[in-house]
Amino acid sequence: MNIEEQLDFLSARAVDFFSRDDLKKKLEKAQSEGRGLRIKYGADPSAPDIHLGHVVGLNKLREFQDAGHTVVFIIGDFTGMIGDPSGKSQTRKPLTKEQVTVNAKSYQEQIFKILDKDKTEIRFNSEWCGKMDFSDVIRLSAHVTVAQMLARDDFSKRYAANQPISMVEFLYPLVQAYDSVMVEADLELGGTDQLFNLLLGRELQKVMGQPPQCVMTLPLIEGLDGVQKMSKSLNNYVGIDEAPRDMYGKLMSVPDALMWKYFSYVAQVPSSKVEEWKSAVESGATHPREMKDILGKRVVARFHGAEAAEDASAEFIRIFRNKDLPDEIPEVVLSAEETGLLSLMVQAGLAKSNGEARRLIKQGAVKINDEKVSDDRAQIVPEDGMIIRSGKRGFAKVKIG
RNA sequence: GGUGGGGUAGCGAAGCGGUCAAACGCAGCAGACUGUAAAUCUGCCCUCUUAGAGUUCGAUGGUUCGAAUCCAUCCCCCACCA
Repeated sequence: MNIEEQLDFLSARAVDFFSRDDLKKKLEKAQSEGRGLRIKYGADPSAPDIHLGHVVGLNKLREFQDAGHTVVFIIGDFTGMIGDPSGKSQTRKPLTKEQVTVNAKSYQEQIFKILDKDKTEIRFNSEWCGKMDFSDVIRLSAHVTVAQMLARDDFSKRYAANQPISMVEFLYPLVQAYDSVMVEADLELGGTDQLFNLLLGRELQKVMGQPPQCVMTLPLIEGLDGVQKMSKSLNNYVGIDEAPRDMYGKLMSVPDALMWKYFSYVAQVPSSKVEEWKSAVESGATHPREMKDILGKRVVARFHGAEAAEDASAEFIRIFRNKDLPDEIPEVVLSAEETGLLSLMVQAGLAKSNGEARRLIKQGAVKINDEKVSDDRAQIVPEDGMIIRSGKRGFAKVKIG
């Protein structure tokens, strides 16, 4: 690839990109020196389950690697151990050193499903942050004004609405910006919500005598609900470690309108192809379900292989279209004594409480051996091989033991 | 330091002495409809094997036949003015 081609390739799908000229100069310089650029990406150590939302960024990082550059993957362990003391954010509980170590390890295992290990440098920001004393921090903070901070969209909105903003929240972007200085980043990649922080890194590098990093953002993709961004705490995510069938099933429940985004950002289908498929669906030539099946299979195949993908698709049809039983049903070991149906369901893990079990029964969601049960006071004698079904997704097979 | 406003079920938010297990919205779950969904409609949504009962409304005491609602003390949160 020549430099122009590389620029096109690297900036594909980006939302913000500052700037093409800057990056071009950096690429030219690096090329003449026979080295790659340093691409920074910061990760929060509190969420070790990598999901498709992260994949959007990881895909782009991989593209940089394929073009010969180095990814500097920073795990924000220093800030992670402090957390967000305001307690506003559930995802920012302070972590212990042990937790951070465990999370970091699982992070590495997962990201290398996408990234090239040989072109990745993993760094922990405690490496430099841990050495700073308070005077260093004060000096650092002197580089940024309150007005600059208030330029960040969510800060200005909250300030205007008389919502609290803690000092910690002011300090964290600064820490992130300082990370850029310490690793001498040439470009930092992040979600669109990171734009301010990424730009701050640029400012700080300038102030501290470094060539400022380029900045690139990618969209935050909405999760399964189709509205909120994918995150573990909202439970609308698809984890890359999930079993093939779960992964496929979740992808099938993505709202139709959203699947194009997934094709583009998760499955890395070229935009011309996505447009083509999209118009085929809009004209009625292709059924949306078919497209979503392709999406599901592609994503599953990437993490689990083609065979698992076909299997997941077939299983899905069996359960939801044909309403058959899945070919593997979780077993519950019970004694053969007569028991109330309610507690039976709780024991089988099909309901969290008797109340919930009762509700399910009253609503006609419960079947035993394919026969609907409507009496919540039913007494059941468990038998080997008995199938208890609750709603569309709940299955249990009784095993006497 | 001062002033004002708050803490109610997973979240948001009503309630301000009995009719409160607590309106309403969101989320969640189930049924119908589908393409699996979305949208829509219906039902459920603290716990307890039904009618019924038992624990809830920041905490602890108190006043009352009766408290989420009144009083006292305490804890926590927020904004504003300094």
